[in-house]
Amino acid sequence: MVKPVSRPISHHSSNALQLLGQLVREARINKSMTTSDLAARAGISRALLQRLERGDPSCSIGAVFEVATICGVPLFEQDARQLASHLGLHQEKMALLPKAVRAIAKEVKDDF
Amino acid sequence: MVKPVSRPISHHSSNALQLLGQLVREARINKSMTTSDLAARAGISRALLQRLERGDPSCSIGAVFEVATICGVPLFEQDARQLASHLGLHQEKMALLPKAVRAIAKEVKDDF
DNA sequence: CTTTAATGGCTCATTAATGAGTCAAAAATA
DNA sequence: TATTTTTGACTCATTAATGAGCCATTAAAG
Repeated sequence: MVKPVSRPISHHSSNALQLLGQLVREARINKSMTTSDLAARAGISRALLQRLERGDPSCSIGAVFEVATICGVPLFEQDARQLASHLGLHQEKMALLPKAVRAIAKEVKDDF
Repeated sequence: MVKPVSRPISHHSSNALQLLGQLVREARINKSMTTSDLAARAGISRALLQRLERGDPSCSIGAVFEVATICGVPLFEQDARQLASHLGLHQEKMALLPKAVRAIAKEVKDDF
């Protein structure tokens, strides 16, 4: 009967989550879709859609992004073409980055 | 022994997921953080961080957003103040919207 | 080149998310 | 107002995500 402790989350992340949920809700209402409609179209339950609109951090990001896509909330770019292009450019950029990172010495010698 | 069928996801959502994962990866490398470092700071396992950077749709959005926040990938707004402000404005906006939707649910294009 | 650390990719047990269902309250429309 | 529909908020069984651990590979640095 112990309520599990939810994962700690920063205020900033929480705000972003809530905003995204609200953008979805706004878009849904503007399109005159019921929660059942949108949930069905996204292939998820109505319960999950409601948690998602509330900004619940435990929702899968796939579900959230899919719903956002369906009701037209922009993800990075307004349209699919731009996003795909952006992704492609980034992949090239990533290829130039180091593949592994050496940990930085945490302890700084300050005994002198 | 049956591999569960993953939730269907649109190409657009998938691209957004991958891009977000790559932005995280790029930021992590630019900050010289190892996967273990970042995972520990975000309070998640290294395995989850790796799936997250790969753009796995099944990751919790809370984990993804928290990691993004920690390594400085902007979520809607660059900084926390702007985001909080944005959220506040939206809440006022939402208050003006209808609370429920009467669905005449016509056919909506969902091919993207 | 050698050494050492980081990464990727698995398995599996545990934990948490999800779906289905119900119900009361709220809101839209006649 | 009365009626009908949507919404929000639960419970609980099932399913999937997560963490821990391990090992081979790769990459960085001596």
